[in-house]
Amino acid sequence: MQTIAPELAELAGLIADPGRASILSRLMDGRAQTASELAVVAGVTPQTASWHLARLAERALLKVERRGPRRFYRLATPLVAQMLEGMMTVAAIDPRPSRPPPRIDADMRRARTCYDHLAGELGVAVTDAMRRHDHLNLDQEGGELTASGRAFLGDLGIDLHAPARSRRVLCRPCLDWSEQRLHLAGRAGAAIADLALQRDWIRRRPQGRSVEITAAGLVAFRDSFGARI
Amino acid sequence: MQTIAPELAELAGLIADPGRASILSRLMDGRAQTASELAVVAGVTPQTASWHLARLAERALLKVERRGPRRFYRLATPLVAQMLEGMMTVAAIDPRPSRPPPRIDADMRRARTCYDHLAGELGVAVTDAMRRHDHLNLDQEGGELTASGRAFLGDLGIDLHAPARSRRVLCRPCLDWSEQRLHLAGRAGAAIADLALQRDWIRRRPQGRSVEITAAGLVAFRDSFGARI
DNA sequence: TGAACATTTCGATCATGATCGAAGCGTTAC
DNA sequence: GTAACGCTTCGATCATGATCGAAATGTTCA
Repeated sequence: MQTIAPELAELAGLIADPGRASILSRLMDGRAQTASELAVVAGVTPQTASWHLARLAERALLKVERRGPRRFYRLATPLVAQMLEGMMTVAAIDPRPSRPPPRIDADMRRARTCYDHLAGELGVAVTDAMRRHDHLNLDQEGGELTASGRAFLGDLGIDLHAPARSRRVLCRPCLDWSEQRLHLAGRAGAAIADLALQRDWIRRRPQGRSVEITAAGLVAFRDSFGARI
Repeated sequence: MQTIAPELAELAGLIADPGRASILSRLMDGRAQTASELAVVAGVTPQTASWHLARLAERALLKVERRGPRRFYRLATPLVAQMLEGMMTVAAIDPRPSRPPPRIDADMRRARTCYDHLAGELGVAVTDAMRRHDHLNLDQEGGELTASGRAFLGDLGIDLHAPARSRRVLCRPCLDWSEQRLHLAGRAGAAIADLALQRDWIRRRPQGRSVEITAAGLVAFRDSFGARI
């Protein structure tokens, strides 16, 4: 009579440690970081971080690449990222009256990457603007670009053709944990984030996974997307 | 510099206890159960179960209704169910060569409810059949019934009109943790499960959330849906 | 009203897992 | 070849959380 409950508990146990949760959350920006960087993130010694990382890698939540003496760790799969996002969405809801809601870092709320696409107020604003302009249909059920949306993104220089054999969906609804509303994920969402980085509309910060919206970005998101941020 | 990581860890910690994981997994069938029933599920004394349930209810993972001396607990929201499903999907993947893959109970694998819709081989077979007959488009991106699909389900006696003010999506892709493939969720998926229960095609078991496919069900799924199970 | 049943609360106990110091291993540059 | 850096492994320690016995509370029925 084997159910999935023991495996569920084990998986949750891996995430339940605050140090490991910090690591996983940090790596939600899709980047890889070294073991010693992640030790700082987790607030523990390198040896403790090493032990945590080994457990996460063993269980295929993280994957590791070695470059010289350095180990770079990143989230193993988009499925893991999606799972974590789902947990964060529930985690951000705290109905206990005796506790204030989690005070979310303002930078994280304003703009961050969620694995490979935009999230926070920025992600939601861009998504909403595209919907308002009938470039995008997106709801909990799913999402699709309209013809005008394809043209719009094409004009921005985004190539929407799927890489060969890609099973990656073009538009996926992703429930934003800080806004508790949908933002655009999938290939289209990732392409927009890539573009924004290339155009220097947003900049990654050296620490954390919030991103900075540049002055040029504010203009571009307003003028090109019609997004008020 | 507050991130969501502490809340994520706390939430995961609630799920990480094997007894609590068993409770949550059991309640994934959408039904409510009493505290003493859930104590048996968790394999602990009633007082320990009471303490676990209080913690889950406090954190709004479960909600409780009192009827006389009995307390009935159920999953608090579909969002919680969705989160758990996402975790189960990752939990069912164990890449460690030193460990056999989780041996999933055969009844659970064959047919079970995933909150309010069909899952396991049955759920996937019904979904695949509907896709084969062009009644349903469903992929990771999302899903929709075709015109023939609407007619098909209408002929079966399913009313697809949304209840007033329902924000419930009609078709949602749900990645089945035992099959690692998509089955149909959303209002349509739930309606099919309801119908199957009403028609006695499937029967809930007194223990657990696997469902039994009746002989009539086998015929109906084959003849009406074209699903081989 | 008392008994039976369901459930909750409290406190002491114990097991588990995270921690860091110490030591060792691997890589690279000089 | 050696030193510096990055990372891992091991063992002892300690804090935390799950556990159950005991007791109490709430509901229903005869």
